[in-house]
Amino acid sequence: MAKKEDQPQADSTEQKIFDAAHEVFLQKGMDGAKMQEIADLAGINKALLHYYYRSKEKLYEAVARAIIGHAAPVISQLIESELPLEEKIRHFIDFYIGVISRNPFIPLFIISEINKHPERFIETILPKELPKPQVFMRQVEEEIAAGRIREIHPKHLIINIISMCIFPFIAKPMARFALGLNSAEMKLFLEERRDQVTEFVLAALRP
Amino acid sequence: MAKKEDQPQADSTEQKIFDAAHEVFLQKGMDGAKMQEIADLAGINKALLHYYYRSKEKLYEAVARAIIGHAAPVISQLIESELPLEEKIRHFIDFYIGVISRNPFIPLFIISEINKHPERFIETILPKELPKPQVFMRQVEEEIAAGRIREIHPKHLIINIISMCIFPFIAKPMARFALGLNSAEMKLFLEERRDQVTEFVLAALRP
DNA sequence: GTCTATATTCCGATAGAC
DNA sequence: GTCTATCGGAATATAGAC
Repeated sequence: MAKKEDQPQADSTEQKIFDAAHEVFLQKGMDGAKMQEIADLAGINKALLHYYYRSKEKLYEAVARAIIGHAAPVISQLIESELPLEEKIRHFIDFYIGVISRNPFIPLFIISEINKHPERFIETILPKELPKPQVFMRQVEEEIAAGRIREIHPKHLIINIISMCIFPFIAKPMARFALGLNSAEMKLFLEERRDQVTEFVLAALRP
Repeated sequence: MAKKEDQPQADSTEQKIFDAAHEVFLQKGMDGAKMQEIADLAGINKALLHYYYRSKEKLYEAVARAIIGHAAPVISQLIESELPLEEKIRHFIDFYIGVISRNPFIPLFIISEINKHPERFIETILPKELPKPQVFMRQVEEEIAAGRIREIHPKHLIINIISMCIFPFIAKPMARFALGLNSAEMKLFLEERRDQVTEFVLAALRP
């Protein structure tokens, strides 16, 4: 912890800029974000953005790195923790849906920005450390061998869980269309997801 | 079928423009797409874009309407057809994953463009016709009553299926990160999805 | 460090010749 | 219908005063 994670001093101008940029980039992406809007939101002048961060590109990189750096451990958690399998799954779904319903823009930002600028992400933003799926793999195989769960490929199980947790939140308008729900009904529907996904996954795992 | 769906004559200049715009908008979205790039891809001059479609906005609307108009029936299909439930689910997953693996950009385009410009979509692009989930709802309830499947909310079932079909394809880089796969391994993984999702859903429905 | 003013680049759109 | 040339505005970036 020698360095403070690239993150500037609290309440400083640099911090205000960073926070404003975070909000704007998160919702509009690199192409949709405008330096003027970031400056306005930060309550400072456009020129100051360039004083602290040399260019839009650099500012974007700082924000994107922070967003990814914050999200990556959340994914690794499912895969690396040492809890018993069922407990791990219950805990993960609960925690994960909580995080996403509070920060619905983050997964969509990551997905669509990587798609639009793959080079940038691969070269400068993505973390070099990958999660280590070995623990989870072994756990699933043990449970299968013991006859406590149905046979299943662990990797598909991981992706199934993550899909059902994230997708409805990022595709809210699409889901509303598919289900014919109004705004209030959709809100309710999303609140039911914790229990429904947990039930669904555990049911699919029964031997 | 009085009108030809707004679609111009095959091989005409207008068609070449439309196709090029389709490709560029699909991958880069409204903000990321540039008229110059579309013109280059179509092999014509920038001015011609404005001759046929008065503005970038209008060109975008034509493309977005076509993309959505093509996608909406695909979703409705799961919900409205009259096949027996299990067969319907098997068929849908198979068909749906096929469509998405051939057109991986479409769901992401729809999701992220709606998020960035909700007004535009709600007012001018989204179809007024919603799918009618009644058939599917009744079917699920009948199967539950007959004891042939476990109790489940039909709406969550629909969304679970759609989530597991779409998400891995649009979040490919994220999934690669989570699973620690290289490009070839990821390709293989996605090919396994058809069977894996079908198995998973049917397992979750066992009484 | 912060501001105003200005330079520079890019991009959507139009004018006008052919 | 198609092109070249150009306009006009917007957005990023810099210069320079305070």
